[in-house]
Amino acid sequence: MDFENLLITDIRLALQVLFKQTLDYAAISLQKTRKEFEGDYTLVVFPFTSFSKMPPEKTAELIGQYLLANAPMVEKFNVIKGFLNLSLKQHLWSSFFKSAVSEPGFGFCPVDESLDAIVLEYSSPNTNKPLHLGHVRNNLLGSSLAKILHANGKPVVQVNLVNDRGIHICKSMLAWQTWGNGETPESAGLKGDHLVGKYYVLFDQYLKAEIEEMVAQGIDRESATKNASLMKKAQEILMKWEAHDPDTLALWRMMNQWVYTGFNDTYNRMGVSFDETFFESNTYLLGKEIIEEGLDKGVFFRKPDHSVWADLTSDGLDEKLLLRGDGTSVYMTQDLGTANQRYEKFSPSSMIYVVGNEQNYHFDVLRFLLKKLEKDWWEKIHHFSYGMVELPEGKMKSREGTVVDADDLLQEMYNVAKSTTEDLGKAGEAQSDELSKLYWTLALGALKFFILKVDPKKNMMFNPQESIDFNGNTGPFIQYTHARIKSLLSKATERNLDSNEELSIEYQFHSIELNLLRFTYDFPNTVKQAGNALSPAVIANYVYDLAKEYNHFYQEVSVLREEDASIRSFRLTLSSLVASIIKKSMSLLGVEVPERM
RNA sequence: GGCUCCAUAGUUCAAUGGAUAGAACAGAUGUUUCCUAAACAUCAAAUCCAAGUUCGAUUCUUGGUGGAGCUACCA
Repeated sequence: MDFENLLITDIRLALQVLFKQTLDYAAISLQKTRKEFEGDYTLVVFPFTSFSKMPPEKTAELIGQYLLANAPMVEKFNVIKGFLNLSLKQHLWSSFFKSAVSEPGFGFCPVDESLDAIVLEYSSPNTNKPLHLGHVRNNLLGSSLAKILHANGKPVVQVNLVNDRGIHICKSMLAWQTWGNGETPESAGLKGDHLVGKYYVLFDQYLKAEIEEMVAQGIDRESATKNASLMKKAQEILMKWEAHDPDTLALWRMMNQWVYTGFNDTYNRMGVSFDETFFESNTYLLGKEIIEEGLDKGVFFRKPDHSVWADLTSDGLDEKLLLRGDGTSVYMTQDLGTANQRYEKFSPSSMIYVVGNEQNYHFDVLRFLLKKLEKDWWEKIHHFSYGMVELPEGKMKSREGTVVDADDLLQEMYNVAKSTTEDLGKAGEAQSDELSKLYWTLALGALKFFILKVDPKKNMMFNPQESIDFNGNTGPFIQYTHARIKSLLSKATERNLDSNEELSIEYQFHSIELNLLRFTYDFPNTVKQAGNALSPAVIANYVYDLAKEYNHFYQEVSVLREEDASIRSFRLTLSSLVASIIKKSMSLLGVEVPERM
């Protein structure tokens, strides 16, 4: 049931008859009527005055008259300046309502497994420190995108590429060897990722101290950084690792295992999961063959020191290193390799990388390189570039301890959920495990909604004070609305107020009911729009507006106290539809909604 | 220096080129013998500057100003 398209068809006909003009669908600007005016849809007639040769009001009036006489959907119209406001016949809304209520999958498309999958990479953490707020945005965006794409009928493979090797990990290993005294997560009572992160920070502190000492002795800072003994030792470990030294590998495996256990806790708590996990230790050698291929094709070139480069200056970019003089690969080499591997393994319809906007340049280069190599699938690569998370104090820097740790943040949100609930006296007599589940639901709802409601492309400010707010434009506000509706529905059942009779909607809708109905009508389109724009924020803004409109309705009209059984039944069913849309929308954001709170 | 992105109430966020620029928080005020007041209602408050395109610009173009990111033989 697509009111807009049907209306546009009628409008095109009207323009043909009245003005002998045939316009494209896209040339007709039909929008939802703003709240303060009467009507369902508004036609902007300014563009038509060029051929109507009449003032906008007159043009709108003529079209309105024509539609009233010839378009069966149109009940009435009014004209304000160049805006033609059209009201639909109420039976259209009634029949939409009935079909929406009877369709459990309303708004969602079933996944079409015959389509090629979309490979969605996100999270992709380093294993030298715990997850922080930046990862949280990444993880939440990634898992929400997967759900939104699913709801649009697209098969998705969620992929995590864990960066489990490299100099940064060797730093943690060295520090643990040197100062750890055999400490383990169990003995320290720390999550594994936090323990490893602790040694990473420790390394940095000792390194800084060493460098300062060298500088004090008159060595310049640059060579001090390069020649510091700690740095050298870390590099030695990296070389041993690459030479498959058994002791080094054993240490590496043990510490990485600690980290994975810690990450899994955090992922589970956040409700994030993957279909496939790849490790860079298995993929970091990929890509060298592609470089050879590029050399053969003459699109890359070798410098006298044997390093391999691509010249992208004609594309407005720089020269880019692809292989070092000693033949070892760099980040880009690996990424070419993993992209190729991924393409061959999944033959995907597209490959989406959820990676921060600080890497825009990197992905531009990646696409250009693949294009130059005549890999015709370069166009399938999409960098989902999201903005950075800023704190009131400025940028987060893990080494300077100005990060917001993901686990700490979740715990903090939990504590706020608990104390707020207790302050409001709503804890009641529920079991403690039930309450604990509720607090997690609220804590995660608040955090996820706070982060996902912002346009992903934009940098966002994370103010801890505001993120724990449970009033206004927040997750708990929407969760509360859902709980309220559920309570209403169960009371109706208790008091035998819900009727099993077929819905009959013959009375004139209250304007608030009609507004609410219009919101529910928008749900399927909102899901599509969010899928096309790859934007959870579209869903978040929609569901907030819906919840707000429902609360308005709840305040203004009575449901259970309504005496007319058919009106009461309509309002209950409408409430139930709103609850199910809230639940579905929030599920796209990875947020659960409680039955009571 | 070069390239890219951003700029909207005090603050954090909205607005396919369309009507009087929406919300929330913070501020002021009001609503519970009545379906959950984690709610609702009222008031006050904003498009960085200057040109241009257009019937119409927060939105598009150009130039300023201010902020962020990138510009590694790190990953």
